[in-house]
Amino acid sequence: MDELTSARAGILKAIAQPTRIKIIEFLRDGERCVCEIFPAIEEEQSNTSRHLNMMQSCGILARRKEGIKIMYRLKHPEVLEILELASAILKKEINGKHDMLRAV
Amino acid sequence: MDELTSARAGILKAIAQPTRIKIIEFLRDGERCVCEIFPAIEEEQSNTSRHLNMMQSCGILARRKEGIKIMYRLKHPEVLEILELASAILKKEINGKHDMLRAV
DNA sequence: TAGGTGTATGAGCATATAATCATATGGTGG
DNA sequence: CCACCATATGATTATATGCTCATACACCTA
Repeated sequence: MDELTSARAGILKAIAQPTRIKIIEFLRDGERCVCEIFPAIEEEQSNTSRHLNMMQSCGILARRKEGIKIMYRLKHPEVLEILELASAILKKEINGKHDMLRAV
Repeated sequence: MDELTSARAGILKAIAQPTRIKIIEFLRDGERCVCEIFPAIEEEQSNTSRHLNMMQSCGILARRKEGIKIMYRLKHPEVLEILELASAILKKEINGKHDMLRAV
């Protein structure tokens, strides 16, 4: 069962990085090719490619050839849900700190 | 808005690690002290303490003193939901691979 | 106050990660 | 076939991470 724990950590690790979150958010509205993605998120082509590759081998992105271009898309809507939940936690945390400040 | 992206990555990174996932799962049923946690997850006290500390400063765990002991507990149920979603993705991925194998 | 129990932390090490630059590969149109 | 565009990858560097051992610190109690 420890294998499962590592696998879950792997999925989450594939999401838990700013550049990759930017990619995921950009792919929210659908399939895009690398040449659209890297300018949109303002990262180098090379770096973007690595992150895309990494997410594809982790199974959270799907890849498809379209002539000369490679199209990537989100494979599981759950990934977006995870990001929403992270935002919800963050929001609660920030409100909490805000309340503390107000109480001073 | 980039600040927010890093913050979200931070929350997810605090979850995306096997030892920390084991801790979170153990705390699922409620508050526990360090001396209960580290034997349960079979990690060193020292290492466990670091992970607990890390999750506490990220805001996903709460800490409380109970005499000589320090009690930790989950602060946001969303953390458990995130783990569920990661499992769901994993499940779908494994099924997908299984289908591929069957098709060979 | 001394000793014991529970927790945190400093130092060191091995490994992982992210980014960059340069270059390689692969498909396409002239 | 060649030049070109899109993508991937090798090599390198800087930094982060996770773990361990040893030790410090805090609190309780005899």
